[in-house]
Amino acid sequence: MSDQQQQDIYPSMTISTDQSEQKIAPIKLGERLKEIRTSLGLTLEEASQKTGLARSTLSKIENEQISPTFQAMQKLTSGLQINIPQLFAAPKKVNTTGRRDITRKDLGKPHPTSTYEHELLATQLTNKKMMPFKSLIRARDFDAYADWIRHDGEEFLLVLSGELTFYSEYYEPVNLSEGDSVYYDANMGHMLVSVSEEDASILWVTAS
Amino acid sequence: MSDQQQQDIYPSMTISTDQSEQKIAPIKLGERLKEIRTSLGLTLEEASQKTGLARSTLSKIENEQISPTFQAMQKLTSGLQINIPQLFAAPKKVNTTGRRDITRKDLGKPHPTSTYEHELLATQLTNKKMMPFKSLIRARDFDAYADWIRHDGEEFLLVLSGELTFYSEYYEPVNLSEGDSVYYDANMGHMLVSVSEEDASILWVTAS
DNA sequence: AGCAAAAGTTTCCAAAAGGAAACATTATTT
DNA sequence: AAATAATGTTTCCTTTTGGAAACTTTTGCT
Repeated sequence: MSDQQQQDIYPSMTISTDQSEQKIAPIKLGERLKEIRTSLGLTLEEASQKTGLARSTLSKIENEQISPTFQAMQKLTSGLQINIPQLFAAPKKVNTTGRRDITRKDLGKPHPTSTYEHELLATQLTNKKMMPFKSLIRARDFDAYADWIRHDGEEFLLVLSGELTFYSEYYEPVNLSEGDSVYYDANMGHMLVSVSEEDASILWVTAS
Repeated sequence: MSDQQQQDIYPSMTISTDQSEQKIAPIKLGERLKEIRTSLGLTLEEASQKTGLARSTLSKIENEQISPTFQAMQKLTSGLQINIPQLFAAPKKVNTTGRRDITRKDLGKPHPTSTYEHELLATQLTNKKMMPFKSLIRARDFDAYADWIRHDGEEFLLVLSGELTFYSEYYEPVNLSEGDSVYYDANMGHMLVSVSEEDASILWVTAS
């Protein structure tokens, strides 16, 4: 079924072999590095000591005579306290039956009364590795302060809308806005509070 | 030589600076790369063609036998449409009780020209059960995924914006709008195409 | 200006990366 | 189950990187 149907369904698709030949946007790493070093007021010798790379090597990198290895770049970024954005601003197959579960937006009605409203997604499948939820967190409801939430596994969450504060056991609270995400061990105490005037909406996925 | 060498590629090292001693957490670049490649449904051969790096080289990088040069990494990131900051972001905590990783919206600038832009989320943690990505799929671009993507594990995806068609091996194509989500076995052939005038944005999480 | 010290570049060589092809392993087909 | 295809790894060899030291240029001082 699959092969023939595939042809029928997508007759217009073609493989673009040309894509692999596309030009790489050249990052002038050396130039950038030199700017950073000099603006930090460092000489090559000083930079050498901080990074553990030889003076000569640094010189060659800055003058684009060599392309540093990943190892070298790690020494560079950690030694000079550069964060990467600053520097670059500019298993196989088991053929069983396939499973698929689509959840339409707002298809399942959440409970109306609680602080949290959890909508379990992908309800038709069982024995999944992950459990996806979409939740609504009511604005300024501080009942959530009650106690840490703690359970097995790991959790990923992304803020779909609103403004939240994410509290966790071993860290300072952080504010999360739309588009921000967190990944954490769920056996670390954690808690979410909406801090803005509006309710917040999040997507979260657990795996254990 | 080889066995010992493999151990020594990314040593945990200590560098003395003026202020204090600083511990560098080694990045499992190879592991991360392999996850990305397989998540994209690519073989080494395909990745080789997209990046211009030899199959053997890719294998060695993935198995941490070599430390790629910056040049090689540029080929990697541009060929696979990964953005560099995500790839370089160093894990800060290794093997502690509670782990947490926050990714701010649009932290790293993606490549501007490509059909797909894959932003790896939660880059600071290693050994995660899940791999979260945020991706942009350009409108009406039918070239890139011309064949089924198939890899181990399960996948959950949610449409953040735009209008997509989700093709999968044993089912009829379905249209997905903002807020819709799918959960599926990733070893079932699957493919995403943006069908509206605007680019689409999705969040997806894999687990194996 | 002339000298000395510091900063930066180049040379040479050992060590490591990158590629082609042989080899090994894993999937798929007959 | 054997044969074939594909995917992934290892070997061997060439090219390139990284470091020590020699060399050149710049800076600071008298």
